[in-house]
This record gives sequence, structure tokens and C-alpha cells, in this order.
Amino acid sequence: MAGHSPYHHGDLRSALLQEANLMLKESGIDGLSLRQLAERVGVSRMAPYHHFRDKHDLLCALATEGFHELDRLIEQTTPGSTPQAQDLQATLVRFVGDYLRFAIDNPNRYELMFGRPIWQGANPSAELKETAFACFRHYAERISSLLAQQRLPKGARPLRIAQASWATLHGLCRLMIDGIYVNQADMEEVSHEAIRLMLAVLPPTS
Amino acid sequence: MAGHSPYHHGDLRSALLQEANLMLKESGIDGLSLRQLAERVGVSRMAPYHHFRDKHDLLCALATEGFHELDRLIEQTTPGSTPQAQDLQATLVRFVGDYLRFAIDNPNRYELMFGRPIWQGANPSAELKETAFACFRHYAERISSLLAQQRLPKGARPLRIAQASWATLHGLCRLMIDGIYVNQADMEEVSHEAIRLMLAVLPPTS
DNA sequence: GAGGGTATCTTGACGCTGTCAAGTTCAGCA
DNA sequence: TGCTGAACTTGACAGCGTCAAGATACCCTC
Repeated sequence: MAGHSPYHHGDLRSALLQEANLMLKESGIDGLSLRQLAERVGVSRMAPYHHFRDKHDLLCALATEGFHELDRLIEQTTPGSTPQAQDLQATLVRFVGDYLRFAIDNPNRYELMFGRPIWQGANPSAELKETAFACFRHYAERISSLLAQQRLPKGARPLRIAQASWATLHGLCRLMIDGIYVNQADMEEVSHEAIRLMLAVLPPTS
Repeated sequence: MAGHSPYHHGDLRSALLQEANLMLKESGIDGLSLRQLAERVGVSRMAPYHHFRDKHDLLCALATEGFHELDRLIEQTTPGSTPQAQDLQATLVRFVGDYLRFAIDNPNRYELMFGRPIWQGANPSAELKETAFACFRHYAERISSLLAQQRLPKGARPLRIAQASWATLHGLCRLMIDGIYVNQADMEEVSHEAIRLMLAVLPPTS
């Protein structure tokens, strides 16, 4: 790539994504302007349009990367085979911690991934939909299989529980990210309470 | 107000807020431009700046109105005195339903109220902070007092439970609003599951 | 009633944004 | 060698938030 002529960048698409990720982290989703991005990569303002249809398209690509990373996190922290009940709690604590850290570590990316601009503003790209839904599916499968291996009260639907628990986790992230749970110290306590909520569906003997 | 000269509007501030609410509902938070707003109200583009320091300031005022309305909703649907355990569930179902409806009814307003642009972008106005925190406090008080009147397992902290339940509710709203839970039909089922989660902290006999 | 202070509203201008249109450069294949 | 088409550039436009400076009309005081 270094030997290319200065006219043809050679690897512009990934260079754009990389720099865009940086700008996203620095200045947030609104502070990410295509013109600045082009300038920082050292290319004219219309060059990015040959690799992304839109600004929206670039944001979708950015979010897709984020979901890949989140997916990796989910697969890493939730083991395939489930241990005893005590270890279930430990696993959940670790998982919830990792998830929250993923969000807090890069709030702008998290907001981008789950925000309206991408999902409602224009149609999300097919690749994004595919990646994100796969991620959701993995989450639900992992959690519900974790739960299903415990003794559940009859009539409990692990999938629905997993979905609801995801809503809890997601809500927690957003409240913190958006600056409403300002007190970072409360975070741990509330997240533990959330885990307790997730575990409360299990019969009290477990 | 009708008898005023065409130069001095006479009630511009509230006219702006009213029209801004409309535009917010129509075109979302990004589609709300001060210039269009001014034109729709029939006033020059800089006129709004005499009633709001910023665009951010106007958004804060809009959000403040939203929190007043949400507060009213909370006070209306959660009775001060708590009935039997069965009625607790009915109350919660009604409350959760109302809350979700509040969000789904005007997604843009909900996003504005809880979104980063207001809380993180610049400092939220003092009035907004006051109103919003009062709203949160009311929510926590109502829910935790609802719970406290039940038989709780020892060591349970109703306030934390209320906060966590709020995270669940909020997460559910965002997932639906942001277009990730596309299926509106699933909504009811998942929200019922969320209620079950909220109730699960109670001892199973209740 | 007259005059001045002040809140209210207007017009002009600037730099920023995303992106359409049309031109330039260059690599790779026939 | 010459052509095709992808990659990239420059020009232009409308729209945005908002600073600065000027115009208007109400209200209070004399």
C-alpha cells in the first residue's frame, strides 16, 4: 500500500473506517463529519463517497464493526457449557460487567450501534441488520441456555427472560451513557441489583 | 394576543415551543431546525434567540415539558396508597403500559428527553435538571413504596429495585423506539415478562 | 403628552455541513 | 498501445447554527 501513487490511496476504505472510529470516540456521532474525516485521512472531500454511498452508509459500517466486537465479547464471556448454580451467578456478574464496560468504554460507539439515526433514519444496511441480529440471537441463545440448565419455574420462557434481561442491561447502559446515572460509583451497585433481578426468576432454592 | 402589532408577536416563546413540539413529532430531533421553526411560526430566523439562548436551550425547554407530562403520568397511574398483592400486579401492568405508550406515542420526544445531546452535549439547563430529577425521584418513591408495602425478602432495597426496574422499562422503550424490537406484537409479551421480572423479587407466596 | 430605555424582531454575513455534477488521473486488461 | 472503468478531485448549491448590527415598538418616567 505504501508504494501506491499519492493519487490512488490503495486502502482508503479501511483507512476511513479506522479514522472514523477515532473521530467517533473523540467527538461523538454528531461531531463526525465526512469532510473532516476526509481531510484527516488526507484525501479530498468526495473521495469517501466512492466507498460509502452515504454518511449513513458509513455509520452503518462503523456500527457493524461494533456489533462484531460485541459478538466476540458475548462468545468469550459466556461459556458454552454451564456449570453449577453458584457459578451461574459468577458468570452473569462477569458478563454484565463486561457488557457495561463495553458500553462505557466507548459510549459514542454504543450509542451509534443502538441509536435511532441508524435504525430509523434511513434503512439500515443489509450487512448491519444481519450482523446485529446475529449478535442479538447469540445473546439470547447464550443467556437462555444458561437459564434453561437451571431449574426454572414451570411456564417460564427462557427466551423471553433473556430478551427482558437484555432490555435491563441495555437500559442501564443508556442511562449511564446518557449521563443520567451520573454517579459512576452507583453503577456497580445498580448493576448488581440488575443481576439479582435477572436471577430472581429462578426458584429461590437455586 | 391577536391585537398585537405584527412586529411584536406577543406570545412568541410558547408559540415556538408548541410548533417545535409539532416539528419534533413530525421530523425527529435532527429534523427540527431553528430556521424552519422560525419560518413556520412566521418570524425571522433570529427571533427565537431572544427567548432561547441556544438550540440546545430550546431542546432543554422541550424536554422539560416532556418530563412534566411524564411526571403527571406517574402520579396519575400509581396510587398513593397500595392495595393487596393482586392489585399490585394490576397497578404495575397499567403503569408499565402507560409508560410504554408514553414513549411509543411520541418516540422523538422520549429520545430527546433521555438522549445524550441534551444531557452530555452541553450542560443541561438548571430547570431541566430539576424537573427531570424530580420526575425520577417520584418514580422511585412510588415504585419503592409500592414494593415496600409488600412482604419483601430481607436485605432487599426497594429503592435499588425501583431504579433497576426503571432501567428495564427504559431499555425496553429504547429498544422499541430505536426500531430494534421491530415487531410491535412482541411488545406486549416482552413487557409482561418485564413486569414478571419486576415482581420476581417478591417472595413467591405473594 | 414627550422622551428615552429596553425588550423584541430583522437583515446581513460567516463558516460549517452533506452531496450532486462534472472533470482528472491512473491501473489493468484487450 | 489504447481503452475502459475505477478512484479521486474540484466546483457549486442549499441548508444549518449563530455572531453582529440595525430597525421597531412598547413601557415607564418626567
